[in-house]
Amino acid sequence: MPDEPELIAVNNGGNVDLFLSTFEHRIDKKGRLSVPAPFRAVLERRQDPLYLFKSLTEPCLEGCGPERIEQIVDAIDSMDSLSAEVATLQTMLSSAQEMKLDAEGRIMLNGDFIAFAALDDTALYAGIGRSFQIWLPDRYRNREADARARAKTTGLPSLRLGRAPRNQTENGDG
Amino acid sequence: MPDEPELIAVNNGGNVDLFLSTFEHRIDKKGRLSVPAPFRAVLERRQDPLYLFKSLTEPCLEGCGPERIEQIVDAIDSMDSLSAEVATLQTMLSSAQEMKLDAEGRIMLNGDFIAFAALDDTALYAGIGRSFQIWLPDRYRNREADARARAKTTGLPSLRLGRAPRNQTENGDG
DNA sequence: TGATTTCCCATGATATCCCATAATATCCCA
DNA sequence: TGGGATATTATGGGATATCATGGGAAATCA
Repeated sequence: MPDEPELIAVNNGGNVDLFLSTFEHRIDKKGRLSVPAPFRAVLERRQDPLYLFKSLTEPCLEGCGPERIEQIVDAIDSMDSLSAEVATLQTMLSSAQEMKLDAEGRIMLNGDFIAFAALDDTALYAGIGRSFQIWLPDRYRNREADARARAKTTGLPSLRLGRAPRNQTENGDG
Repeated sequence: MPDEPELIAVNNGGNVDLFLSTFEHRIDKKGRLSVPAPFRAVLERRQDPLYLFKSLTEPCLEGCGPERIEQIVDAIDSMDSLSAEVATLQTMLSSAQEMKLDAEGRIMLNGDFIAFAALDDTALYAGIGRSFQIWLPDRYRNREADARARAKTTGLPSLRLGRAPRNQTENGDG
């Protein structure tokens, strides 16, 4: 009833900007690919550049901001430099690349990236929280179908839903 | 009788924040769908944005606030990234989407959401506590009839009502 | 210099904003 | 306790802004 003059501050209090949802975009004949507007918004809001690298475990590209990259670097620093894990992490870094966006919000995929993810003229973005993936659409959909079938039979992963990370109020104590 | 009309909200000591009851609303030809006013009130009171994602186990959409999304993100970070469970959780996230409400309290359902829940021109909201679902009305009513029939034959699930320790999965289902 | 890449502009599709309205719920006051 | 006045809600439509996408021109590179 009041014209609430002070909605301002709270808006995104501790709220996360996450990469969510999926988007299918065309790769034009110049190799350009639009980054989904919601993903761009996350990056711009944090003034973060975008990094892409080849997934270690799947035939797709991974996208993230700098903090993810720094995590990997820190992890390497803290590990035995002769271990196999370090070599693995270094492989991730050596495929990573900072992507520049053009004025329309597009990136240019080099041939290596395109070949690795087996992309042709369409790419599917899949937001998975703090990062996202870029897939050949059909391949992604197969994987999704598998996951859903598995969830129906095997059941859902146990989310430790107790002790939620940031629930103030809630739970009338007691 | 306080003459302060805006203190009222606070008095619910933290437990009326649930999504309850069912509502049927039209999906207009632009794909817009009103969120039931009581559900909006819950979200507004907590200043939470609304997230929708495709259920993992049923042909419906699931609506929730950010805390559930954050739980999934955090769970992924703490798990073995090669596990099948992580893939399942990522599937949830990559179907999740923060819904912006227009000035009239409507969301826009994209084609993927509409197809997944097989919606046509009417959607049924079913509040189930901390989250709600969106169903094709007929399909929901069939399921409800099934559930009631099952309750008669099989008996009720054990409810254990004495102040549960809120650790259980509480229908983590997506 | 030839081949890319980057910049700039155009365009159709579609989401978003803004306003209107009918139906219902809520308030108010006699 | 009614019953009229007022607010809220769900719904629709037109206008406007945003987005994805494409192509030409300028800049860069090898």
